[in-house]
Amino acid sequence: MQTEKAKTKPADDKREKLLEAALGLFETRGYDGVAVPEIAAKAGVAVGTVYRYFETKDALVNALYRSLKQSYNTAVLAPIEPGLPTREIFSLYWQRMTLFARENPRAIRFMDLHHHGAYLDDESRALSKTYAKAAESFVRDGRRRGDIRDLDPVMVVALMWGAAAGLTKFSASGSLKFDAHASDAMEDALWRAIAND
Amino acid sequence: MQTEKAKTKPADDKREKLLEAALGLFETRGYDGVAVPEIAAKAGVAVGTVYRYFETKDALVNALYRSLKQSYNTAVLAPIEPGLPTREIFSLYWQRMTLFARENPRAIRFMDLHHHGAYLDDESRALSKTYAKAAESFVRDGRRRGDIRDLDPVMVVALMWGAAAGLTKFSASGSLKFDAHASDAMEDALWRAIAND
Amino acid sequence: MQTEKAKTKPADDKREKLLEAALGLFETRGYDGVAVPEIAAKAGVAVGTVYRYFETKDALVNALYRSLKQSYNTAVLAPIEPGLPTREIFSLYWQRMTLFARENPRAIRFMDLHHHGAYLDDESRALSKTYAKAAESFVRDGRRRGDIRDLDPVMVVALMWGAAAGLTKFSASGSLKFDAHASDAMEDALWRAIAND
Amino acid sequence: MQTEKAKTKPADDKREKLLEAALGLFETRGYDGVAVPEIAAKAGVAVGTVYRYFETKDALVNALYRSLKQSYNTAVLAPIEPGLPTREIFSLYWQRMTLFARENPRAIRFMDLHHHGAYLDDESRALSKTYAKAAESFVRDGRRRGDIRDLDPVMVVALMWGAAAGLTKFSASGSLKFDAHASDAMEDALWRAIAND
DNA sequence: CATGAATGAGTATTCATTCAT
DNA sequence: CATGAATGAATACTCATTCAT
Repeated sequence: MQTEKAKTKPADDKREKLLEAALGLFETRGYDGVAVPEIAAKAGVAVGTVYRYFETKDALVNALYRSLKQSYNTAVLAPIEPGLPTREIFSLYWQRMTLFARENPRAIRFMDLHHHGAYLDDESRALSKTYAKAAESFVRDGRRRGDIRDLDPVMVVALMWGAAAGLTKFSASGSLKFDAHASDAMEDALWRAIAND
Repeated sequence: MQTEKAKTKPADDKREKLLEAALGLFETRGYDGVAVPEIAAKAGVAVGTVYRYFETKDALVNALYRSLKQSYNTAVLAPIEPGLPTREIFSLYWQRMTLFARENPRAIRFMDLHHHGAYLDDESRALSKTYAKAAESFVRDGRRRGDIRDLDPVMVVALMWGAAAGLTKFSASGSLKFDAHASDAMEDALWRAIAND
Repeated sequence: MQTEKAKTKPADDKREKLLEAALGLFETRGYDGVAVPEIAAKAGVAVGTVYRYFETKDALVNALYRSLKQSYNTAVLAPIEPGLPTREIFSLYWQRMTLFARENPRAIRFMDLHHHGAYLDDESRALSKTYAKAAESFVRDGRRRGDIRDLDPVMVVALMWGAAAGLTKFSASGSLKFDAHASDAMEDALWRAIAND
Repeated sequence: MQTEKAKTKPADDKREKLLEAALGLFETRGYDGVAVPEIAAKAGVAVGTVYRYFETKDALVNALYRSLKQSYNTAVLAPIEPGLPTREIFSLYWQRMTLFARENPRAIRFMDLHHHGAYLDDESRALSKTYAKAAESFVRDGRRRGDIRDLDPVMVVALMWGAAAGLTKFSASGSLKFDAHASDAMEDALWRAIAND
């Protein structure tokens, strides 16, 4: 078994390297601003090799988008112990979001930049909705319990994602240190924004 | 009155039409996603004409960015009656931001998308800083008076811009109605997030 | 009458200025290397004005070529006192050529560069032949009289034009001073090259 | 032997074909008169392929210029047996020049046309100087030995190059047959032009 | 007559994609 | 499987020419 795992095909290795290289480039310059040969070069493979792993440039962005969004969803939407008070659920979600954001700032920026790209296919879009649905349902539950004020769930999502993305972006430009302390301070502020009383 | 209207140079008219067309295209697809001939077609002029008004495609985005950022700065940073309480100043700023955002949603999305573009020149970047400086100084004043909690000014800016941009984006995708009511509700939430007590 | 002449239309003045500007530009960069707006700018007129005086860019080069070639032919092929010895006729021709070349180096370079241009029309080409014919007939006469050796007339033309053009070009690049002394020295050398004995 | 031939890379073959096609086009129409797609078509490759072998159109002309000038220099400036009389050295140089010119008339016309192009880089220009230096040093030596008259070396170069270029040009237009006989006749004429006595 | 804004075909160059090795 | 040379459509930009003022 161990041996099996060690055998991880070198092919997959290249796929990973390509996605990694693509992330680094797409994140700052966007889909149209990056040339396929450039991705190949950064990944250390030949141009033709890109097309062994991805049918088109479109397929590559979509694969990347899906991969990142899936990681994000998995990290943030992991099951939560039932019966937890709303405040704690909120904290859990926020801490998961910011932990992911601090560990994968490029992923956050990539997703924020490509959210509305015309090249995203239905499957990629579906993953965005999964997240939105979960977030909205948390808000609705909190409201039902009287812990969260009478706010449009979408507005709360906009606020939370905007805050996380904002912290990531400003941290990248050096005007802010996005550490645990900043995350906690923002959590406090956000909770005040939405909490009842 | 008639004479006044006749004085509007047709030349300026085309420049305006080009900027308008460029905004509509750049806003959704980004700088590299839009071809110059497309802008010309949308503006109803020939390709060559674009280059009569803007030296390069770069110059065109920068002109657009500057124009929008300037309008935004003018609208939001208009002088404020001295002696106003922090809560009222905050309200004024937020209402100006959201009024502008609701009247110029494409401008907001364009600015949010192109904030970090490599094609922005120094003058364009300078306008961004003007706004950031003003926002941070408001937060610092509020803190000094004890009205705003001990938060990093940059974090407050990230929160407010993120909220406004988020509302604009979600409104575009139809999941939210960005009207005066939504604006007021968000103002309330944001003030709770940063206010002392 | 004097007054009539003084009335030389300002229109002709512009035509002259355009030809002059065109010469300065075509001479170094060739037909395709020069843009019409550039010629207009150098002549101090609007682009559209160029087309009042010349139907096309082609027509402009041809007019220029003809004008220069005609001046050259007029200067060099002026009637020669009958009965002059071959050596003196040769001297006369050579001195006329080099005087023209020294006074109009740009004209020489322009003609040398554009001799074979595809844009030259039949009339322009005809002027070249006029010159070649005259030159060849001089050589034939000299040979008949026994003053010039048994050389192909075309070869003599090639030699003389090559020498004059070469002096003009090298003078332009600064490696040579093309003055009366250089002209005389070259005359001596050329005569030795072709003279009998 | 067969194996030797098989070793010729097809890549070099295309580079050679491009240079060959470029020579045929530039020679008559000049740098600005030829479009890159035309070169590609004549070489039998796609437009994009041109840029695999040459970074820009500029780089292509320079490569061509260098290649031709180098061939010319190699052919003409090959080492000469020491102790040879000036007359024989002169003959050797002239015969090398005309042999090259008769075998590569397009190269001669190309070099004559592009000598002063603004697109030539320093390395290309350097090759021109190499030739000029060698030619001038031959003249100076001849003068020192008393075999060549007191002439400016540059003037001699102008005369010889002008003669060779003239023969090539007139031969192209059909008014002259540039064969060994013509070459010999011109050699005789040129030697008379510069020899002492 | 003179102007210069407007045009769109044409230019050099890039880049997603294919395919023979 | 991997390669990178080859392709040609597409891009940013230029320029000869026209025409309303």
